[in-house]
Amino acid sequence: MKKANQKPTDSELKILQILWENGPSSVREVNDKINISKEVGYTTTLKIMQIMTEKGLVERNTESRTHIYSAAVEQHKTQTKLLMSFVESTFRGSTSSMIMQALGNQSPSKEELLEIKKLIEKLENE
Amino acid sequence: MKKANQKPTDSELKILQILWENGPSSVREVNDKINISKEVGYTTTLKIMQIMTEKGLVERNTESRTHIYSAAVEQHKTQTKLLMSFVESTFRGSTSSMIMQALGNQSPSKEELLEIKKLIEKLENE
DNA sequence: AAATATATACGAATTAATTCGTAATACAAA
DNA sequence: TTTGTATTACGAATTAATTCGTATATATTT
Repeated sequence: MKKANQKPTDSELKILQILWENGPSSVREVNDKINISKEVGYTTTLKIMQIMTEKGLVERNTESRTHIYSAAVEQHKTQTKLLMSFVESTFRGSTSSMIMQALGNQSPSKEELLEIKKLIEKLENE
Repeated sequence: MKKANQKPTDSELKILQILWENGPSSVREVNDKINISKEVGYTTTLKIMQIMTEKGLVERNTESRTHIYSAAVEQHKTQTKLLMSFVESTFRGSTSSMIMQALGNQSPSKEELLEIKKLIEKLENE
């Protein structure tokens, strides 16, 4: 299998999210989920998933007529890669100013804040 | 002036960063800064900045022959907009899991952690 | 078996962003 | 003034992503 080093595009990311959440799925299933929020033709989704297969972003089982696709890249790793590139381009590499701004805007719930604080304290003791 | 509601593209963002950092600049100055990290032709940069003018992302003073461009969108607002859309697409809208992951990966310095913790405590008391 | 429905493959049109060549113009230097 | 240099304007080529139409194959229904 080819190694998927490239960043997924927006459409590709949307498909990956669906596969991460729902596990191995057919094109039809993926397309139905996409169409909840945005109207996209079936063959459009098919085409993108075929391209993703070539890129190594997904894998497919072609044993039955309906091919079953699954994510071939890890969710966490992919998010990290995207996050780093985002912080680089939008916050000139400053993770902390990105976090400050994220907290400032739409701040998480009390429980989530507590969890983040715990993590920070753990990091401080390292 | 036209209102810039659209998200800037990657190249546009790079130019905005330069204008935010250095203040009003000529195309030559911007292109020189871009070329430190990536070779791009002068007319390429010019073209993009002209498009940005149409979109309302920058403004230009055309009094002298060398036009002087300045950012027409606020840095903080633009970052916020990009951040929200990024969290939406990459972390399914969960700011807190994005923050957790950002901290986990390349965590900020002790001072920065302290600052973030302070902000969290302030938010908790609201 | 015939008709209908569903799936994949593939090529091509469309759209958006990037890139640059070339021409026209203004300025500067010789 | 003439020559050379820097700048803008503009159109077009290139590249990448998205979108979909159509052909073909496979399965399902009548």
